[in-house]
Amino acid sequence: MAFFESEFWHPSVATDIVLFTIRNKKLCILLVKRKDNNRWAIPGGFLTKGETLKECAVRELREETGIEVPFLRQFENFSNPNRDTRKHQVISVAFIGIHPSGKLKLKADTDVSDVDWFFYDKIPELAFDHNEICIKARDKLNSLLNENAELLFPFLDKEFTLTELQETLMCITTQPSSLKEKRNFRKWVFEYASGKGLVIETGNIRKGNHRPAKLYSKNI
Amino acid sequence: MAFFESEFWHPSVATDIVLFTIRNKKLCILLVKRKDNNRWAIPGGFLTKGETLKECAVRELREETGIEVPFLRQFENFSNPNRDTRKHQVISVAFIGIHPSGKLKLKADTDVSDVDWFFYDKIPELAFDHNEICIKARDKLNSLLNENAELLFPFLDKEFTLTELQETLMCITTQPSSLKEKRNFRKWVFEYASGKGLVIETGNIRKGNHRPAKLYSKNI
DNA sequence: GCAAAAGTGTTGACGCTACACCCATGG
DNA sequence: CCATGGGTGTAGCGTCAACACTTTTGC
Repeated sequence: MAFFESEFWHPSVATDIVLFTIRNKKLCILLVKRKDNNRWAIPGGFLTKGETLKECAVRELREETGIEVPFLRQFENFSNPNRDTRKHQVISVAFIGIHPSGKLKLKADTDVSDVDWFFYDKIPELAFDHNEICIKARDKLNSLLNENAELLFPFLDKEFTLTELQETLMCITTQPSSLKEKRNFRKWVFEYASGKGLVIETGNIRKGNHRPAKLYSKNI
Repeated sequence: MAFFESEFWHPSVATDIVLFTIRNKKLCILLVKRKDNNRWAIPGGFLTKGETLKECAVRELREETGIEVPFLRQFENFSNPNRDTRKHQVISVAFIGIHPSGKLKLKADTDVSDVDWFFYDKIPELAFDHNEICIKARDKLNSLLNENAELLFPFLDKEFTLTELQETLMCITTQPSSLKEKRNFRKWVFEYASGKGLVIETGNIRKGNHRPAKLYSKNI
């Protein structure tokens, strides 16, 4: 094994990803069970030579969970010198990820023994400062959605009804908003999202026990 | 000199600070002239053992420029493997800083030969990817201000008139806004900022060539 | 008295909230 | 034919952008 040496001290740099989805109309996040300390944690790992932080996050997600994710964005750095209980100081670059629905085969790998979705309000005690990271990520998700409702779309599958789109919003947002009202929500979709070309009618319909609903898709 | 060695490769981690102020009613940023490559750059430097990223930024600003800054916030990481032309990969954590007015004694130190304020629209070609960092910081400053106008206050001295407060806003914001109108701006101050207790009348006045203006201060 | 900056009152247009209402389907 | 979820029309209220206006000072 090669050893790296340097005239200067360097911290370690890791990415950690808080990956959100909606299951059973509730907000969920993805956790992995680490083999090194046998605790649940958010997926992530160390930066390797020559990659960007985002590439690192994408790679770690794929390795640890087998997931390709349509939305991934840095939101905060965690640099408290005592945040990692192991010897070396670790700077963690935290990402928010969004995945459409929980239907996917989760595969554990060499570093993790288990992978699963957890309801956000049933998160167990996690390794390191990962509980804090989750709380900050959830706050950030809420405020991002408030600034820009386009963030809804990564949560959704290819085709969806307007009711599903609205239910997704209501799972995530915590503030009161007139968009929680059906009429206003639909006006918003047509004036704002459709006007910007974000959502288009596919022509298909979803049949249920009652009047069928038109299906829409995010445009590209 | 001690050498550090590790089983794993580590990147270097640095903080870089885009420090804004207003001079002559124009937005300015602080630049330092680096001794190592004789080029202008934004202040910053490497993380040292046991400090947080913010502590690092505060320390670097003090060392390179002698400035204590009332507002300092991380806004983005720059991790392109080729961003630093020197051999080692450097992750840069970029900060936005805000300083009230440009009146301060700037002192150069061992790493930098010169320090000065530059009008934002007269920034020269900078070292590394620092021009890109400045552009991103300026965008971010604008959007932060749009979300939360409290960001105006770090630009101001202890006492200021409402006209000065408004001029500061107009130096920074690029979008059209009804707050550019005097009447609406003052309503905003009294209903929003004063209601939140952010700004209070000091009782003092500033004399000029015309009707004197009441002075206000940010509340703590 | 006049120029210039400080500071105030008010209205009309617009957007959004809230509510009531029709429509299509399965059982 | 009725229960249920899909889908639409619109009144009225509140907000605020925009403009006109008064006040206070120096010269």
